[in-house]
Parts: sequence; structure tokens; C-alpha cells
Amino acid sequence: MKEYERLFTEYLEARSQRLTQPRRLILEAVFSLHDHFDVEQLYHRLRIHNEEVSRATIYRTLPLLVESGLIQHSLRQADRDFYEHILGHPQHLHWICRKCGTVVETSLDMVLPLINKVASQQRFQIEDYQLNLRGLCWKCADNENENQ
Amino acid sequence: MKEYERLFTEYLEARSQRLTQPRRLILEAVFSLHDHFDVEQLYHRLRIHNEEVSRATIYRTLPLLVESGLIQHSLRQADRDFYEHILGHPQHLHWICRKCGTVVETSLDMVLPLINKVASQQRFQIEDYQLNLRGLCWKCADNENENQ
DNA sequence: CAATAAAGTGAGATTGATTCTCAATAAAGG
DNA sequence: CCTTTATTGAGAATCAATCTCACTTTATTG
Ligand SMILES: [Mn+2]
Ligand SMILES: [Mn+2]
Ligand SMILES: [Zn+2]
Ligand SMILES: [Zn+2]
Repeated sequence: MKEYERLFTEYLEARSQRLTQPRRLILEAVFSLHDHFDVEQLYHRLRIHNEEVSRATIYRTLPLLVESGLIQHSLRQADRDFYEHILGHPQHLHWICRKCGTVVETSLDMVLPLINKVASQQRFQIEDYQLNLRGLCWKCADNENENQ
Repeated sequence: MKEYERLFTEYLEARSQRLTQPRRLILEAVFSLHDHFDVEQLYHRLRIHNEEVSRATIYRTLPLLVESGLIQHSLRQADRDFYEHILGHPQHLHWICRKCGTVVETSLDMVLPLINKVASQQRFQIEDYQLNLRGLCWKCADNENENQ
């Protein structure tokens, strides 16, 4: 049994909830993706593999995965919420191009200790890191200059 | 003439746009607020002062203020976009309590040089800083423990 | 293996922030 | 004034996210 299955089961059982078939399918899909995803992408990913789960169930399951610490809501783009699994993934910065939508990740190693220090100083329990920089990637910046 | 008026006028004129009465009212309201605000708050702020501007115009003006560098879209909370004016305000971190909604700001002085360095390395033009940490403030964390 | 209770699901309706449309109005420049 | 161009307001439209509720799974018990 994979670790994320064990953790999710534990989380659910502690609250008298069940690891049902739809939830298991969503969990597997989430960990099969290695990129940021939104509900629509997850929905189609499941359909492609003939694993039909309703959108409503996806919308209901994502908060459970967030609460259990397996995924994180880390971006908002094009009026949609994007998630990514975080189990085993170090926190990072997101560089989001407002024009082409590309998302680049860079290390937070230099910064995380400082952030955690501030957190403990004010006794703040961090649940989600949303450390996002929006602007123009170099390609799109070059294009804007060309076309004035 | 205040600096933000001058800057906004310059921005508009460079694009053959006009500093109209509604836009001027919105601009003044934005700089009269010293906190994060959303469209609804701005709308009511204006109404209170008998300065009626339609929501549509507010929604149309905010992107202009963002583009001109006077304000920033820095938070999303309770399904709403929140802005704050940034002219003369140093960038900062946001600590957002998911339970009571409180937003605390802390300095970015230690971190900003590192971020800017990474930005120039990858030639990324930053337009908005959305450096947000979500979780529980100490008060809400204490409450959760009390009530198990 | 039923039978029962509790938790979960899917389809479709609903909500609500944001965007769009378009006729009417305001600003700029002669 | 007059003309041109930009802007506005009211209400309709959009669409991600949430909610409702009858039906289905799952777990438990005898
Ligand atoms: Mn990421
Ligand atoms: Mn702020
Ligand atoms: Zn780009
Ligand atoms: Zn709180």
C-alpha cells in the first residue's frame, strides 16, 4: 500500500469517513499527475481511463486531500483553482507568466527557514504556502517589446 | 496634485485614455483606504460618500490601476479578489487565517533581495507579489484545541 | 447471509463574482 | 457649438464552485 493511501485512510478513519471507490480513483489520479492541476483536468484524466467520477465528488474530495496534508491549493489562474500534491515535494516558489500561463518553480531553500522563523514567532500554523510571483516570462517580455 | 493622480494621468494619456470623474473617484477611494479591499468594499465606500460609481466601472478601472503600478492584486479570500495600493508601500508577506480571516503583514526585507536575484537570473519581470501563507492564527489554533 | 444505519454519490439546480453588451453620456479638440 | 472617440451604467450572460436530494455504497450487527 502506497504511503499516500495509508495517510488518506488514516485521515478518513479518524473522522469516521470512508475510502470509497471514487475517492480512491481521485487519489490515484492526483498522484499520477506531476504538475499543477484543476478540477477540469482531473475530471478528464479520470474519464480517459474510464474511471467516471462526478465533478461534484471531485469538488468534495479535494478539500479532504488538502486537510489531510496530501495536496495543496497553490495557484489561481484563469479564474480557476489549481492544486498539486505535496507529499514528498519540497515547498517552492511559483513564477507565473500572465501572458502565456507558464508556471516555473524555483527552490525555497534559502527562504523557508526565514518564513518558518516568523511563523513560530507569531505562533502561526502554516497550512498552505502560496508564494507566487506574477508577471512576464522572458519570452513574452521579448514579444511585447517587438510589437511595441 | 498628488503623485498617484499624476502617475495615473500619465498612464492613461500614454494610451489615449481619460481621467474621467468616475475614475478619479475610484482612485481617491483606493488611496483613502489603508487596508486590503475588494470591489464590494470600494463600491460601498463610494456610496457612503455619495459618490455613485457603478460596479461595472469599478471592475473596469481596477485593472487599469494594476497596470499602472498603483495597486496590486494580492489576495484571494472567500471567493473574492482583494487589492491594496502599493505606491510607497514596501512589498510584504501576508499571513491569512483560514478561520477568522485576519490578514497580518510582515516584512519581506530579508527575502526580497533573494527573490529579485532569482527573477533577474531567469529574466522574469515581476508585476505582482502574492506571497501568502494560509493557516491558523494563534487565537484560532487555541480555540480548535479547546473544542477538540 | 440478510437487515439496518450511516456515509457517500451523481445529476442537475443554484449561487455569486466577474465579464459582457449596448444604448446613452461625457470628454477633447477644433 | 459640433464631431469624434472614449466611457459609463444597467442589466444580461458566463461559469467555477456549491448545494439539494433521491438513490447507492459501505460497514456493522444478528
Ligand atoms: Mn508547484
Ligand atoms: Mn498587504
Ligand atoms: Zn510567458
Ligand atoms: Zn484566526
